[in-house]
Amino acid sequence: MSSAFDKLARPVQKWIRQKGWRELRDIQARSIRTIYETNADLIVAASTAGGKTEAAFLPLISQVLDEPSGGTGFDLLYVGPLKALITDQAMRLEGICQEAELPVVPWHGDVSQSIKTRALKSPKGVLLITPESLEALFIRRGLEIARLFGATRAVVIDELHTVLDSERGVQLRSLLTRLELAIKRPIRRIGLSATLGDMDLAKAYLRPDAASSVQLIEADGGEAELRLQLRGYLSGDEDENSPSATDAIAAHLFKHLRGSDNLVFAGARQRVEIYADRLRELCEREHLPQEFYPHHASLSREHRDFVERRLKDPGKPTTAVCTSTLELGIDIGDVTCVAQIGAPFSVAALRQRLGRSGRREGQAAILRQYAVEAKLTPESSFVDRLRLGLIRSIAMIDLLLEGWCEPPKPQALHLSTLVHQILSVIAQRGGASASVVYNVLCREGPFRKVTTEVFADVLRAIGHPETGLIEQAGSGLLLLGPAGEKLVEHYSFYAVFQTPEEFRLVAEGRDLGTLPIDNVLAPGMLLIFSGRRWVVQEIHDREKIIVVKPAKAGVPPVFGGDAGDIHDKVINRMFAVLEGDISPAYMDTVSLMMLEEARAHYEQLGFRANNIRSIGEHTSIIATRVGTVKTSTLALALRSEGFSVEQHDGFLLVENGDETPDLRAVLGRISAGGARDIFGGAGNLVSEKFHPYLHHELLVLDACSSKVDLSCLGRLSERLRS
DNA sequence: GACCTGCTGCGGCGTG
Repeated sequence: MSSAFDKLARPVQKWIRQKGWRELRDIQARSIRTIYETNADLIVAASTAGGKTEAAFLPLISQVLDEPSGGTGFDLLYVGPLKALITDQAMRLEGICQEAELPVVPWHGDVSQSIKTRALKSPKGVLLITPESLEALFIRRGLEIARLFGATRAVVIDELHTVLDSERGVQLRSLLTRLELAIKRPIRRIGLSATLGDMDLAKAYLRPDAASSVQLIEADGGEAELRLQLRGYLSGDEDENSPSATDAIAAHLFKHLRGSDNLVFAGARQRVEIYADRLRELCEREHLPQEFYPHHASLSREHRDFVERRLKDPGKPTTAVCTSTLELGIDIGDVTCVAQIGAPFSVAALRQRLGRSGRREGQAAILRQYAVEAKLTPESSFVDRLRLGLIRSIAMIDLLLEGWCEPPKPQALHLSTLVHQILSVIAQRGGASASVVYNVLCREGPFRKVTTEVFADVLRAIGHPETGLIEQAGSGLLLLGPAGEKLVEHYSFYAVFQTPEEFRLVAEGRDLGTLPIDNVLAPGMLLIFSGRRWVVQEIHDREKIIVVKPAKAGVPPVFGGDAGDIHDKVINRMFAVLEGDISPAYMDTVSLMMLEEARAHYEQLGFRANNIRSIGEHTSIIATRVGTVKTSTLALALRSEGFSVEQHDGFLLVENGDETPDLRAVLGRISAGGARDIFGGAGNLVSEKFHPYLHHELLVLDACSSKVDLSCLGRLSERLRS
């Protein structure tokens, strides 16, 4: 064994020998040296099952044993985004910690009260917790934070990429800052991740004040060989002799995936249900045992656990047809192939999904991409003619092969999460002055883009008597108002993200899962759910329960959803594909034919020379050549001028009424800085959990920092009209 | 034009 091994504490060495490891992995040896030789923060980047957890914990636990800190509280803190991940990781650490005689404390909503009570009484060892449960500790035990974490040497943040600039990520970074302030010293931060688009930004997220001193330990090369196929399917030309695109894809999946473990990412829960239903039927028709199962967040925990266990079981070939539920690091073992039906929304997600396949030595990762495009008729829209779904799939595969993926967006204000954290700081301290709250959250914490003016404006909004979240005591101290007390008291406060209300689906006394409330259902209606067919029997509005029983036929339910967000670079690459002449070797004859059609229509529409094409007296297409944020900013501006606008990848379909002025003239006015108030009219700016407490101007400010880019409007309009 | 994630304290009851 190496010199790194020699540094470890005896019990840890003993555990490694017991495991029968012949040597430490490279990232583990490097991480051990870095943790022993420096006090630096650290990012460990390696694929799933690359030994990241041990890379962090072998040296950390060794240090706890060899150099007792003397303080009180948990020695090490681990924060993970999923309860299932915490349970997995707690079991992994149990072995090492048993040898080291350190307690391992998993802590999330499903962990029993007795374990928590015991840990609070004598906090030590490794605490594994979700951001929400950590939040709850700050609110319920605000004054005990220093006692609970006084001895903490390091915090390990798992799946770092999932918390980079999400609402939850901002919340977590705020809590970590508040933790350091409570114990009056920094705690070493260690991020674990597989997919990071931009390491410098990731470092800045991990430690904003000292990004350059964050050490990076990346698993070198060793990426599995990638086998890739993109198949095209035409929908809308089915007759008695040819199957629908859905049936053809299901048949292809059935033929190639049966007999091994696979993941099929279908993109939407409704499509998951459709494909799982077709594949189940194929198994039944051939009298073969069932091995295709649906997996998405609306399905019951029981069913999801069953599918996950089957995937792990080497004796039972299993294919899960799923949404992004099976994207994160919960342990389901290695899969043979990853299939993607329809274009994904980000290269990062595609990469993360592909990371599930080809993990065993000498085995290639396999990606099967299915593109479904409409059969063209004389009435077909330009979206179908340009085959935008297929083109996006090609662009994303292209960028994946180059190793690129979307970086986080560091400029967002996150005002909804700021409201949450203001309430949390006040609750933790039982009251705080405005300047203390500002220092904690905006100077030390993650809300650095928030100026004192905006902060004061937020305080005024949530302190307004009609809102009543906070109020000011005579001493100037900020306290929770009546509405604030009520909000913070309820357990639903801890999560910073919004979730819709849902109905529970029950069959024969068993929970099948949930359906969003906007589904219109009535007794007698047929339903496909959880991979089977049902008929609705009763609907209980007050209890939010739908009772169903098995049926012979069914229709997939609608689940709702929101708009996607495609990066500039992806759109840019899509135009390069349309304007290029390369025929990638991984494409089949149908998809290549579609690509040729798309290119021919692109030439015909003349976008190579012109960005605006008139296709009728009242209708034009604009090729914006930029991503969702900039394209939707232009869409908002044009709508405020009276145009009706439809948005697609890098394109706008613009229609004007009789009264509307000339499109080019309007673009000219916008480029000269003459845009109207683009938020004046319609458009719902309330999209996050605490947005309802803010007023219009603050909501506009928040939107402009993340969803809309006003600064691009001038140049974009100028480029488009010339 | 989509997906995912999370949750405390306490009263009441049964059991050893």
